[in-house]
Amino acid sequence: MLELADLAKAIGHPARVQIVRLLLDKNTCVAGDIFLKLPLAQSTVSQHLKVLRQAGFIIGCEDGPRVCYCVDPEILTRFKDLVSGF
Amino acid sequence: MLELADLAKAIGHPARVQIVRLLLDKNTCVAGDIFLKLPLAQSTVSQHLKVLRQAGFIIGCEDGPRVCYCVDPEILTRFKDLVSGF
DNA sequence: TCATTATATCGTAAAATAACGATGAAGAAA
DNA sequence: TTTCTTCATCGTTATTTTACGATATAATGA
Repeated sequence: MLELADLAKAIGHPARVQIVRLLLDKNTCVAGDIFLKLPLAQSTVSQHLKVLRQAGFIIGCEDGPRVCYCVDPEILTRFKDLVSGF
Repeated sequence: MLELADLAKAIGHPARVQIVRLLLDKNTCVAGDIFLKLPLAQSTVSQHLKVLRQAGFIIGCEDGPRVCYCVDPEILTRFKDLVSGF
């Protein structure tokens, strides 16, 4: 299925795996904390967040000047289902 | 984990998803049959096979002038485990 | 209001990926 | 031996990805 390829592609980078793990561990996370955890420039991490957002894996909620990210459980489940049925 | 990113990346292309599906359906498949099934040039498909081989997803056994491909069940299981524990 | 903070986006450069046709290598068949 | 088949690899081009610093935007705080 085409959807599986898209989701897998979004996860197919170490930085993005790390971001999703971080969000799953902490349940939710302000973007700034993600920037601090990764050994990459802020703009680069922001770009990775965009990829994950566009794939639907994560959702960003504005919280004043900050952005709170969390994993979308539906998409994650969808991804798991697609892979387990692979 | 880095391993998850690598495996997901290998799966992260529609042609490669299609190849693995084909191999899982037919259990095993001569490269020529894969070439016929995909709407891509032979060299392009061969390239995708290489990506899947290098990631460990598929194994190619020489059978005279032909190459028989099949999915490596261990790697597939590993991938599924990594994703389900994600 | 003005400065600060937090994040996204822009512009850019380097590297990787995807696609193709052409060529090469190795076995099978004539 | 010569030719044919099968597949991989090469060389190339176009596109995408990754990474960075710089800049823009928007909300907060002084």
